[in-house]
Amino acid sequence: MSEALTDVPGRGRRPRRPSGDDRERALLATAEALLEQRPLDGISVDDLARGAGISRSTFYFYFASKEAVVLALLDRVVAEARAARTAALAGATGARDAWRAALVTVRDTFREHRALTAAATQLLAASPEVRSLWSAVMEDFVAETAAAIDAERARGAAPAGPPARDLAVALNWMNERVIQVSVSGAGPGLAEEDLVEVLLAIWLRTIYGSDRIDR
Amino acid sequence: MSEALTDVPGRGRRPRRPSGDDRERALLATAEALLEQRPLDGISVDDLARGAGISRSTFYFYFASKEAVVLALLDRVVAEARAARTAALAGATGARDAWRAALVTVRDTFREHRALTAAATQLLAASPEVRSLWSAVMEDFVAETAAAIDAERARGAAPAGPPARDLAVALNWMNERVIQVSVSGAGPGLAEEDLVEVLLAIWLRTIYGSDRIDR
DNA sequence: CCCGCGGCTCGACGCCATGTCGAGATGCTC
DNA sequence: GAGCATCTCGACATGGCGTCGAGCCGCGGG
Repeated sequence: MSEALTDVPGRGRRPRRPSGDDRERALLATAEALLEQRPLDGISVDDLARGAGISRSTFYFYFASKEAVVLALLDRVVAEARAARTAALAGATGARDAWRAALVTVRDTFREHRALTAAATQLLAASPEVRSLWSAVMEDFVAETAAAIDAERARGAAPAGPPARDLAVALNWMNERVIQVSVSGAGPGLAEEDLVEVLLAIWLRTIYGSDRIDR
Repeated sequence: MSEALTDVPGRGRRPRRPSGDDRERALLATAEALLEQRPLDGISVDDLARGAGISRSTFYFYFASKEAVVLALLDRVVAEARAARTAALAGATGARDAWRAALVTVRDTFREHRALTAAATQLLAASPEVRSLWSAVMEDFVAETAAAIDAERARGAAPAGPPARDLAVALNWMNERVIQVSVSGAGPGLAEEDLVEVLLAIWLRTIYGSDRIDR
């Protein structure tokens, strides 16, 4: 772990100076690795620079701040997540399948990047850029969910109830929070293997059930 | 707003030196006021000290750090919230009433202290103390909710389903997150006046409904 | 070949925030 | 009015951040 994650082969000859892209990648990798160990405030620009084998001031040639590094990382993960979701939804047959598939991809994203998503959650309050990126993703999920609920209602599979968008907002934030907490252990959570079942049950009951309490 | 929130009457005579308790209160008040304007990282110990009319070093006589101030604030709010919840639940007649009452008190707490709760959310990742306080509260709510669900199931009012505790975990985190986001505007949220209705609908459907999709 | 230029690197500097220390002031109690 | 606990402050040490200007490296053109 110590000799800086850079070291380009250089085909035979002595080590060449790594390219700018290599450096950038090394910084991103270092950041994600360090985030596994401590929260962002515990990581200095110097830590990142050293991890990538460059000096602190050189760091600023690549990124404006450590928050910017996290944002870049987040961009990547968001792109991945969108792609995975689209693929999963395309592969699903029927509504019920689709709900579960979406849930699984969200869980997997948070699981594979727990450190990063935790950092993002923390930066939500402090960084406008992170906030707007996160909001955009959330907005997409919400809109998509709301449309799906409306479709189910239109074809008579789901009963009427609160505005579909309102349900979608609540359900999607629930996913985000519950999964985040559960994979990071920052409070009472669910076992990772139960996440999908439990959340799915809530989604289905919310979407396909009505609030009558009889009996 | 400028002349430091301290100024004890001193009964006629010239201003006496404010007591330690006054100072502490002034610091807490200053902190909550400043948090309305910017996140915690944007507030320096000096800001807090000046707001309370003392020097920066004197601040450290009262608190070990600005995080400690937030923690103290949080302690107060948590105590209030617990009390309000207990009172509300005592006043509720019947289960349905109780669910709504609990929801209302949570919403009100977040609404009256949006700045503070936002700061707490951010510190969740960074401060073990905040994390453990928050977890403790959450754990209480979850345990209480789970017990109530089990009671409803026992008396035949609610059908079987996923473990009550799992549902309780998810529902309570949903509340926290959705309310937080909605009152702070940090992403797609619900209108404040719809919060209770929408969340309640989800709770009721989750607790009293089953996941069968027929029709 | 070597020259120049754009991409890259660094050390040094100034700034700001944090937290600590020791030297006092203040006011209550006996 | 002496003594003590409470409280206050300025000075200092430390450490992170972001900037700047002086250069180094390697490639492509003359």
